[in-house]
Amino acid sequence: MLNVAWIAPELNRSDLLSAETALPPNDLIYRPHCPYTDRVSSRTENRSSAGSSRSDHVIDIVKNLIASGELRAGDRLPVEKELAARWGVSRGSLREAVRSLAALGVLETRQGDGTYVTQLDPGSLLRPLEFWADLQQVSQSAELLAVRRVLETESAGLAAVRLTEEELARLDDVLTGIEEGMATGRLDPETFIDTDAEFHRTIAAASGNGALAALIDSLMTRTLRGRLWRAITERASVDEAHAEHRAILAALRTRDAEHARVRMAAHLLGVEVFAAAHPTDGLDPARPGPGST
Amino acid sequence: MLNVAWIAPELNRSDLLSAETALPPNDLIYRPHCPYTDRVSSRTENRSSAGSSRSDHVIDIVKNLIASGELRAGDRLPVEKELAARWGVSRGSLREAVRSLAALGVLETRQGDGTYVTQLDPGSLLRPLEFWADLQQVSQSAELLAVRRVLETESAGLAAVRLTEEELARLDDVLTGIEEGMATGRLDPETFIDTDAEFHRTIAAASGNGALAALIDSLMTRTLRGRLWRAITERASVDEAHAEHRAILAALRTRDAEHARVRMAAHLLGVEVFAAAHPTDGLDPARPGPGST
DNA sequence: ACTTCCGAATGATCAGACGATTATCGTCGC
DNA sequence: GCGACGATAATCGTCTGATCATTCGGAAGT
Repeated sequence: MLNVAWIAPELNRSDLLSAETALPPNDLIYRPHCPYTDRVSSRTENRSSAGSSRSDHVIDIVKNLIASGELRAGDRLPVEKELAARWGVSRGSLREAVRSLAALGVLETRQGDGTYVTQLDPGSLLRPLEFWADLQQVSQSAELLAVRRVLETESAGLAAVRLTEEELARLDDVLTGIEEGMATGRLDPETFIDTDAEFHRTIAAASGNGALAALIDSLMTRTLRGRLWRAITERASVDEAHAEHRAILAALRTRDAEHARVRMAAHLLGVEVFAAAHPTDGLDPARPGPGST
Repeated sequence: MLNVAWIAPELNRSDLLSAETALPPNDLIYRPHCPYTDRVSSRTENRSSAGSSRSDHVIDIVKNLIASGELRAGDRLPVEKELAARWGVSRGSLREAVRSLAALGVLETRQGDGTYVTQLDPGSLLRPLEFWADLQQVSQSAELLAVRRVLETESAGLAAVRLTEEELARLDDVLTGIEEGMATGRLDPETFIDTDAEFHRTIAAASGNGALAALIDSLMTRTLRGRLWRAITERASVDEAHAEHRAILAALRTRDAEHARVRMAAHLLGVEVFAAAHPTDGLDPARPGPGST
């Protein structure tokens, strides 16, 4: 058979995924009837897993496997049927757990191929944060913007002393692209939003702090940026926002961290103040922005 | 039948959960065979839902229902069978979607009762962030600490001018409790960690920015704090950390925002520098801290 | 009026089957 | 020899039906 044959060629790390992590003994997982009550006791005494459901249990198992290093980024998991039998749950319950972990950015399933652990980088694991940001009501937009301002101010200060010439040139290209769009008269709002995001994202990435950059990225989703479009246009004008961008870039070029911080803070504070002053203004959740999702 | 009877008594908001959100027409959901291909086209043209799977589709539906206000915090969803039929998916696929949304802190299921929308507050929706923070490897602890420092510095500044007398008294009580523990000679590490968290949490909550406070809270999980214990003790001493706490409180008392910011930043920078200098030091993931989870 | 108990409602889990997609590998032609 | 092509197996995705476990509310009893 092939019940254990896969371990060696795939993970070659002994039987790490077997029953070593607070799991029911192997002699339980083959019981055909009434496999419930036995597990309850072990669950109750295990304080680490708050979930009483089988799926939550599996989630805890996988989480612990990753935390303990037995499952590493990019690893491939055994097939669902195997895992279900190994952990004493049905394939349906296992799939619910895998689905949840996929939603959390921990696992990734590929039909016809297998289930893999993601790279576990901030970009993957912070996807749920984008979900949160998108669901934020208008009343909390100002709060979110304040957080963004704090984080991006820091990223600008860090980037000022770390940006390479290539990155500086890239930032210049981005802004030049906007200027060309404005010059032709017809600047697509969506294009501006995307370009604006690219500008901020590049600076954040240059901060050298991956967690900081990922957080900033997550707090700047398309939905959120779409909502801000009106704030930008109504507050003053696209030109003013663009001028602030230019000021930020100029500060970055001089490697003056404090200068860059002030410019970035002022830039984001403008939108923030507007959002705070117009909490119930034209931010129709059903149509968050110009054509964006 | 009871296919639509439930709507009025439960949500009394017309047929909000029916087929209005880019869903297949009702005449499709009753097709017994081959219900696949028809949906693919509508999915392909719908750019908002990137997920090609049925579960991802359901997740998008629920997300849109919440974003559009048709589903509000605390609302009860129809029974699984009803929703599955309404949205043209099997109960299994629906459950996988519900599970994922539960993992994201959006939905909450109660066996024997029903499925409900959570309060959608930052505390609920940022639970996945704690998951992320816990999984962070040691090498990224310094980055996480830097983010914490930035956020908490801001929260300290905001709290300085907003803290009530009661909250100031509470902070004092917290620190006094630590002093008593130190005086008796035996200060439980776990107690110190919890008390330290309480101190920072109280300040964050007093910032007036719920999103900021929730983020700070999420970045300060028990696992993470456990890992920091050694950094705190080895860097200097618990007494030094406590003295810094006292300095922060003193600054808050004077309502001097800048003073408070500096004190808070210095406090967190100490731990941060230590973590950065000792990236592979004694942070056994299998035993993250002194008895903590 | 209060408590107790039972049944309906609902989510949780299991089992088996089949469809859809991808990777793999052998074969064929050049 | 080597690359393109097609068959095959492996794997995830989905559906169906059933049973178990839990909760809630009303009926019955006191």
